[in-house]
Order: sequence, then structure tokens, then C-alpha cells
Amino acid sequence: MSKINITFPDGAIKEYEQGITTRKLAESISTSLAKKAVAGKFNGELIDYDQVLNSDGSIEIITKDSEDGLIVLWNTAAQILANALSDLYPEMKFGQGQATEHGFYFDTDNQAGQVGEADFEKITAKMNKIIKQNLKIEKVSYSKDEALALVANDPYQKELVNDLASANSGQVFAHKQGEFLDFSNNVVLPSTGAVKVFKILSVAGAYWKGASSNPMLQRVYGTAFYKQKDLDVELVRREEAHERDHRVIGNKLDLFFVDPKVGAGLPYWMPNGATIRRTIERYIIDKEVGDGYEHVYTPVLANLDLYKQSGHWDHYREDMFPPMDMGDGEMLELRPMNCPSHIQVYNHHKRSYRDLPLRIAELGMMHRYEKSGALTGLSRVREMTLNDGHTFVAPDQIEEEFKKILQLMVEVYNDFDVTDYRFRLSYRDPKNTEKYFDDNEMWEKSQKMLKAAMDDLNLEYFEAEGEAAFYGPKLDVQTKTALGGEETLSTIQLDFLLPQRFDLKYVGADGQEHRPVMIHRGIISTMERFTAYLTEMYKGAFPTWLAPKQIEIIPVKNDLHFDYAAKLKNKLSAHHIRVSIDDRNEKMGYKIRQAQVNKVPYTLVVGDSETANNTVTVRQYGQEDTKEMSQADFIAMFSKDIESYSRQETK
RNA sequence: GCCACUUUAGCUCAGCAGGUAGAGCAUCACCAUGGUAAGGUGGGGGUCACCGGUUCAAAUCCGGUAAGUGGCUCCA
Repeated sequence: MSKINITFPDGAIKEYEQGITTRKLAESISTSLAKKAVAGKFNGELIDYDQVLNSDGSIEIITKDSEDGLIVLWNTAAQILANALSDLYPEMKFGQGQATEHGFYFDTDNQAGQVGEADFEKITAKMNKIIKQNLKIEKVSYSKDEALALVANDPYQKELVNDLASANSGQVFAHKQGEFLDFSNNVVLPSTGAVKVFKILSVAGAYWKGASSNPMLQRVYGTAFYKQKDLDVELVRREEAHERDHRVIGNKLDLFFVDPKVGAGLPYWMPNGATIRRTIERYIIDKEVGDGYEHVYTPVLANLDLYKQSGHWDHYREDMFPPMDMGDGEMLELRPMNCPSHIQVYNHHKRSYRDLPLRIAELGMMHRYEKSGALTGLSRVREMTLNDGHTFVAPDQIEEEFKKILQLMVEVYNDFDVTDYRFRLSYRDPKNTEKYFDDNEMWEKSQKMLKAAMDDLNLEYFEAEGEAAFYGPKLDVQTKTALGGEETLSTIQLDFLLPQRFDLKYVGADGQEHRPVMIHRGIISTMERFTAYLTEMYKGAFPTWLAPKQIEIIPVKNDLHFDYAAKLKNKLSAHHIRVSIDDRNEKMGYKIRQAQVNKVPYTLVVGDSETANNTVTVRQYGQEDTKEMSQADFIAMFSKDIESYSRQETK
């Protein structure tokens, strides 16, 4: 028998018999390691614990307490779920199942009646039985024909077997636990017993292979851990995520509401939410004006012909509200994007190269007919106001302008203390080019240009095909919502096409007419989405500059201290501070609590001492200690807080 | 749009082997005048999402519509 060389993570290389497994390697190292080990990682790829090794390579032993260890556990739990379901519903067809970010799922299709939440108890019991039996999970190999015969009654599995076979020259692997066969390349535990604790969480529809043209399967979600404690932590995490949800906080702090009677996806901003929004709007307009942008106001309605010329009508129609027929031949359209409006601004004058870069910006209200199932609180709505801007540049100014926009973005993110994001270069889908403007050269050119700029700036990014706008590629900034969903916040998009469609020109230094390039950019997204994002990021405890109410004044005794409180309030109001007095007939402790629950940044208690000394006793949100200080000192502290925006380093 | 589930007072929810509604918080009134996270008593408030069906009788069972939630697809 021949020997193979195995490299360990510490760099050590040892010789073993060919056919050794991760299990044997782990056992040869130490029994404590073998006890924790659940799988291997050979040359960087996860493998089953008992997968035989036949060639030289590097090995990493995957233990229960690692991230990969959880993936293996979740893959296994998914398989056990499918096994249980196949026992409970013999007619059930199966899609795919695997680990997710925080658990696992399996796709199912039961014509006699889809799986519902009412079935969870039954499913859990059956899974527990399978786990208790500690069934051995073996990897078995089949020829394509053998495998197809085994799944003859299941069209999805047949398709999967065909896919697997063509990816692996006719050979198909399956994991066998008991009678159940799972055709997939998922790496799983050697037996079912190690899935100690799990919970079936929810069901949801999911299209077969993720294509909306395919039938919809029922996806059963769950999560699992090696220890009960870890499951408890995960369940608490999920609950806390829900409490951070902007819809929950938005309701508690009275920021906004959506009333189905007046329209889904059409949010109403209550005074508290409106204050936050107004503050953000003032901030970003000032910031942009300072950065060379010219802010404009343009109409939300325009003749439909504008959107025919721009191409929106051809490429974006399903997201647009139907046109309004005015009865005299005129068709008006609610705008879904602001770019055509800003093009009108550009075209209103004859432009010279001396005008470029011309930066037109607007908090532009737009309407998009989002599918009903996509609507979510403030983060996905049908009427939205975008922090929009279009810069018109000469071709040789693209890179510099791109960098300038990125710089602005970084500054704004710092001011709001947004730190958790990643860059995504969004290209068109090369397999589905009819969705986009048909100009291969433009796409190639602009995609390359974006990538080069990012590389030049030494910024980390990932690339995503099929995420481009229909008129051009984008640099997107991706963030996460409280519930883990990914959303685009900022975006910078190169556009060579709209200038062409609208025949945009500028007179160059040579006296000849040239075509400008447009850069579409949004720094803080829409007011709706950004407010939702901030609400979740700050957990409703808005930094002082954004907080709807910045200061609550609480007189110790209304009749004795109200006058002093009122004078104080007037003084603070004169500094444009959002302040109020809680003079309800309640105990002080009650009012303090209310101020904390409502996440008011500063609570000022005034009683005998304060009245006598012209001071305030300050309590900051989330802190228990208090401090008495002069009014002047407090105002100075407060002003410093405001001036630092949300920045942490200055706090 | 699709799949599953949900919709009861301003908010969070209970009630559901069918017999026309409850709690806590909020709100209002009165009492209590309190130094850093909920003082007491009492009152008001709901055509149980909407439309239809079954039934002597529907918040409760069935169907439809709308909206919401979790996802999928799509997206700022």
C-alpha cells in the first residue's frame, strides 16, 4: 500500500497509509481531540469524518466548537429533518436542504397538504426518534442510472441526480441514514446522535432552484446546536433582533406608521420620525452643498414620454405605477427614478466643459410599484425620497469624481457611525443580457472602469453578477438589517447610456460638442430606508443630534419647581434644543423611567438645590449616575455632543 | 406576485369543544406632593380587519377580499 503525506495546520508533514480518514488522524493525535472532532477539511474543502484520503494534502480537523463544526451539524440536522418528513409523508417530494447562516432548511413538496406550523410538534418528535436511534450516516456511491431509479417518483430529486452526475462524470454520491437517501454534496456528521438539540422554527415558500418560473416548494427552517445552552443563546439572539426591528421600535417610539386603509407601502411620518428625518435631510443637503452639489426641486410627475425616452418604460415598467390618462391624450407618470428629471436640469442650459463636473442633487421623491410581498415597514416602500445626485462629467473626469463620491460617503458614514458594511461591485448578468441596455462595449468598459477604481483605492469588495441597474454597473454598499437581511445603502453607478438617449452634450475646449458621462449616486439611500437602518443600528437610542426629544426636564415638585423648569426650558429652546417638561402628576421615579424608556438622551431633574444654585442634575440615557452642574456647563456639554454627530471616537 | 401563517381596545396580547368580549400598558378623573426605572382608586374606550356562507345562535366553523408576518423572487 502506498503512502501519502499529510500537512497539518502547524506546518508539520507526516506520512500515512493511503486511505486514512480524518477520524483516524484525530484519534492518532489525542483522544480529547477525537472526542470533539466531527469532520475534516482537506485542502481547504470540508469532508466527511470518515472520508478516505488518497492523495497528499493538507488537513484541518473540524471540531464541534468551530464554525465549520456548526455547518456540518446543520447539514446533518437538515438531513434528519428530511428523513423524518419522508417517514411522516411518504408521498412527499424533496428539493434541497443545507446549512444557512444561523441554522438549516430543507425544501419539501407535499401535494396532499404542505407542511405547516401545526406539524412542527410531530416533526420534532420524529426527528428526536431518529437522533435517539443514532443512525449511522454512510456515504454511498451510485451510477447515474442506479440513482435515477431510486428517485424515480421524485421529479426534483431526479433533476438533482442529473445535476450531480453531470458535475461528477456520471457518478453520484448520497448520504444514507436508515432508509433515507440524501443526494447532495453536503458534508455531514458520521451519525445522527450528535444532533443533540434543535428547533424547527418556521416554514416559508421557496422557488425550486430559486427561479420564480419554477414551482414553489415549502422550505422548513430550523436551527441546531451541540449544547442546549447554545440553542438558548440563539433563541435569545433572535428575540433581541426582533426587538431591534425598526418596525417594533418605530411603533414604540411613535416614529411612523403604515395604514392599510390609505395604502400599503405608503408610510406616515409621525412628529418623532419626522424630526429625525428632517435632521438627516438638513445634514445631508448641507454636506452635499459644501461638496459642490447644486440642490434642486423637480416634479414627481412627468409626461410618460420622458420615461419612454429614458428607457424606464421599456426596462422598468413592472416597478412603475400605471400612467394616468388625462383624457386629452396626455399621459402622466409618477416617476420611479430621478435621473430623467436631473437630465432636464442639465439640458436646460448649453453646457461647457467649464461647467463639469456638474453635480445636481435632490431629495427626490419617487414612486415604485413594489410587489406586495416585498413591502416591509420603512425599508421597502412604494413612496420614497432618495438622497439622489447625478454628476455629469467629461470622460476623463470619471475616476476623480468616483473617488470624490467615495470620499463623501466615508465622511457621511463616519458622522453617522456606520461601520458595518461591505462594497459590492454589481455587474449585469451575462446570461440574461436582454434585461439591460444592449451595448456590450459600454458594459465591458464601465465594469472594468469601476473595478480599476476600486483596486486603485485599495478597497476590499466582492463582485456580483446580475445586480447592475439596467443602464449600467454599480458600486453598492451592502448593510444588514436587524433580522439579517442584506440591503443596499449607498450606490454609485456609471452611466454612458442616458447621456446618449437624451443626446447630452457639452462644448469642449476645442469648441466641439462632446458627450458627458453621468454618475448616479445615492449616499444615504432613501430617507425611509436610512431611517429604518439607523433605528436598528442605534436600537432606537438615537444620538442626541438626531433624537426627537433631546432633553426631558423633570421638576421634583411641580408647584415648587415648575417656574425654574419653565425658565430653563425657554433658555434651552432658544438654543434650538428639543426639550420638554414632564409636569404630569406622577412620581419622579415614574417620570425618570418614562424618559429612559423613550430613550431621551438627557434627563434634567430640578428641585430645591438646582433652583437655589441655578444648576441642573443631569442623567444621560442608559446611565445610572447623575451629576449636578451649572446651566452653562450643561449647555456646553450638550453642544459638544451635538457637534460630534454620532461619532464614537469623540464621545 | 408566490407559499405558509396571522388579523380581538391607541399598544402588547388572552378568550375560540360556537351562546354577541377580557388583562396589562396607555388615556381621562380624583386622591397622593414624591430627589433618579412603574403610588392608589375609579371611569371611558371594541359593529372581535372586511364581505359572504353554515347554524336557532359565529370573535370562535367554512369561503372570498385586503393588510401584516416569515421566507422566495425582485429592490433604495
